[in-house]
Amino acid sequence: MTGLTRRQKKLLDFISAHQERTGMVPTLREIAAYFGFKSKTGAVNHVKLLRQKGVLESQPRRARSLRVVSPLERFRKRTVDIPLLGSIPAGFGEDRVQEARGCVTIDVQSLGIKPSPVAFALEVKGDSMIGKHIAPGDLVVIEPRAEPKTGDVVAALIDGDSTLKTYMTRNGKPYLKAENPCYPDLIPARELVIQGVMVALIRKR
Amino acid sequence: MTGLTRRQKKLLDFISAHQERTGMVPTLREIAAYFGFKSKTGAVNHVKLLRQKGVLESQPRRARSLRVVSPLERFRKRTVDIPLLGSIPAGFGEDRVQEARGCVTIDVQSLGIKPSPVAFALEVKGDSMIGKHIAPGDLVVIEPRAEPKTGDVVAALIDGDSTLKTYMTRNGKPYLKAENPCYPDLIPARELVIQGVMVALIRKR
DNA sequence: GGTCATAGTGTCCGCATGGACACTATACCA
DNA sequence: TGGTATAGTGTCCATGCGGACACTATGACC
Repeated sequence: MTGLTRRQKKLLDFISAHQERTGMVPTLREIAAYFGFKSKTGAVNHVKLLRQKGVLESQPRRARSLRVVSPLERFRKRTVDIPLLGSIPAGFGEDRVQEARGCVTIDVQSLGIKPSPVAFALEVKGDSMIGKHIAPGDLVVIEPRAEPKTGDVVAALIDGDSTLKTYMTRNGKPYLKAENPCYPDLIPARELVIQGVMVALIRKR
Repeated sequence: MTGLTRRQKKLLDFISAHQERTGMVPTLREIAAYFGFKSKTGAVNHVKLLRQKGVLESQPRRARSLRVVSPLERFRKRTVDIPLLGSIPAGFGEDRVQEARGCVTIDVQSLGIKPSPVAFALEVKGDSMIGKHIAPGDLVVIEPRAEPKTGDVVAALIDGDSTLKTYMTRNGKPYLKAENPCYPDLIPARELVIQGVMVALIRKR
């Protein structure tokens, strides 16, 4: 990986950056133009070398077929975009994406599951789930299309607000409970709307 | 978003899938070939419609310039690939990527920072940091190029193994401590190698 | 001084690719 | 019954694009 000259590294960086920015890999001419080459062949030679060194791949005679090969390549999984919602309105429309406040992009491997298109993320407020080590400020990913099982953490609509609770059954009846001794109440689950099951959590810092 | 016919949705899915798989968007002819169209124009028309409906974008006369526009588009940030290491060897080489066990892909927004190229992820073992709500099985992202500050969680090499501790100072001297009453020891920080500062945490399920 | 790898210029070719146009078929809807 | 939107075939064109070839220049190494 360190067998690259400075120039070659610049080229690789440009290709990556261009892909991030525009969603497509640059053509040889675009590369040449960026570096001020008066001839395309400069770029061609660089790409040839980078391909020999194994950090680039391409398919012959196909437009924009370059691919940056990273050592992590073989581990990479599909990524998904999950809307980060500020709050969940009572209505259960499909199109809550409109009200997104942000977007969480993560690979399905780290997420643990492939979420359905209606999955969403929430920021945790309050410490009612601290007993399950879910802290204020954490992002939780909620999957509505999952049947809650005993012990699962679920998001429920309580007093018009989304709240996290643990799902459990007692005497065959479902209840929700907070994971904090300060809130010992058990809430009968059928009195409210369960919005989904927590499938993952992301905490920064 | 629901103004799409089944056929159009299939097309959009194929474009996304092709991009995921090969890293590049399909050409019009590749689309036509996939769906068994005998003429390219079928694909052309579909793409035209999808563009009118705002779910596709493209630049005129440029190869493979299609882009799937999602409602989350405006929120999407750059993503980074972070190697998931099984264990961290004592040696502090730059090239630990080789020993990666997996790869965590996540957007920098959710991660909180843009990690340096030497950042890595670890799976938490044991409950020594449970007081900070870091549980066994969690993935933590470690940034070596960050100066630990008081209260930060750091990864330190203790007895040849990577362990999470809280960084703190007492009488001007740095110490590490576990966040679990069962492990009350304070360890003088200068006796060991601090591998980096925890910047994020990911928990599945 | 000779050899080799990197780094470029300039030019040509062939095909892959996007795009337009004319025409057909099948629904659905008022 | 006719109009409109979707879905598709067949053909032609201009050009974007990858690739090869010949040639030059500049270092580093021995």
